[in-house]
Amino acid sequence: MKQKDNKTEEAILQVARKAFIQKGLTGARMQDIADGAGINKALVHYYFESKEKLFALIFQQEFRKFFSNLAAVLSADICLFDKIQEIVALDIERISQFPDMPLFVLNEISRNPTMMVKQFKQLQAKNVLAGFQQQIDAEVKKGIIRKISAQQLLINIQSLSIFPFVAKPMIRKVMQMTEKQYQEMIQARKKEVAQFIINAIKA
Amino acid sequence: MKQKDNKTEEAILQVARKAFIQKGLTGARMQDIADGAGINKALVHYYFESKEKLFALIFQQEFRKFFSNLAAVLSADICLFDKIQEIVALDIERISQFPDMPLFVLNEISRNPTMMVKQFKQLQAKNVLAGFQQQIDAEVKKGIIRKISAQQLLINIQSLSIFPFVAKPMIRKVMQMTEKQYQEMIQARKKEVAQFIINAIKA
DNA sequence: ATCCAGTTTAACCAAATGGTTAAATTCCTG
DNA sequence: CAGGAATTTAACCATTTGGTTAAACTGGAT
Repeated sequence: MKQKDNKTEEAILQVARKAFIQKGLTGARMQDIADGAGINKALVHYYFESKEKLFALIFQQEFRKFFSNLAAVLSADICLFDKIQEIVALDIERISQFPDMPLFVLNEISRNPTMMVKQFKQLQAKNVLAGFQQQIDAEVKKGIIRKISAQQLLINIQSLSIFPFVAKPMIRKVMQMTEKQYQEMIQARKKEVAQFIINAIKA
Repeated sequence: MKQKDNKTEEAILQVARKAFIQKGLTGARMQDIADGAGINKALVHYYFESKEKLFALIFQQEFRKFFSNLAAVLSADICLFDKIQEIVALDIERISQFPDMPLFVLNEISRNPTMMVKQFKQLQAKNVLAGFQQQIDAEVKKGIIRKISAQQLLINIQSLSIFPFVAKPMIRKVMQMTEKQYQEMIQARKKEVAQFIINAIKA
């Protein structure tokens, strides 16, 4: 048989990813994806059956990026302040590589919350969160930090890390930033955000 | 002539708002909007010409909510800590009334950044930001707060206020929250977020 | 009652869209 | 080289979609 070169399949995925992220499920066009990949539209269906299937695949991939390594760091056996620094650095660096991923994922989850269900079974977030809360409580007891719930702290960390990417066009316009200035602002956050959070909770 | 009752026009706007916010420009269907408003599809065009015009109108309305009163508070003659508390309270309360607005606005701006340009001419954000920076610098000089740029502080405030709404379905799933628990979490943030920020910058 | 502008509808339409089919091409295997 | 499975294409198809048109309706003013 003919060698199954992933080249075509890979090209489709690459173009489709860009299309779906930029225009959403309904906005993206199968014809454009085919054209972008330099192939026939029927070939897209040959490889991925339907628009929904192709979309689901890409969503799955992006979704995994969203949580990659987060659980590991949260469960790591390091002190709270280091943990915060780790999470922030991980988040910002990861998202810097896929700047459009968060808005895409959040948007599609909001449109269709059930899509997430399958992806999420393995993540058993409940234990991770409970462990994180334990660590926080211990630090509170030692008088090192103020009282705070693991939920709120985690939301704060993720908000400060992720939101600047989600709101990039808004921020650039409101603050009249060039692309370069925006990138510098993000770089600065890599250092500042963790310290901001630590200051906020330090007793 | 027949009395021009805004009833029909208003009904269309209401249904269209929900449709566009939920499904986006390409996902929403004119037929569904007409059906939802209990009228003929041609009547939607009679009142609003085209899908794009109708969408632009709704985007405009939502966009204004996004920034309502923010500039006023930022320019107000009150101390920095009070200002932070004001902004957070204003943000969270306003968005609580329109929980889907931020994701919608951010999403559509990301898809089509130019749409924002017209809306934004009047906002002259540059002056407001400069004034805010002055106030910060003054407080830094007095040794009350740590050094921070107005940009970063403002982004932090908005991140902590807005992101929990943008990520609502994600948060609810990851943290296994009921709707009620989510609402309680948001209520708690009304009080906690401002204090979190103030702690973070206090010298 | 008539007129008439504003309102509403049913019936259409052209274009776009996701998807299908059957034939052609490619290239490995025997 | 012949056979055949995997790959690729051009031509179609049914449906959906945004939009249009011409006719009908409504209700106040003359």
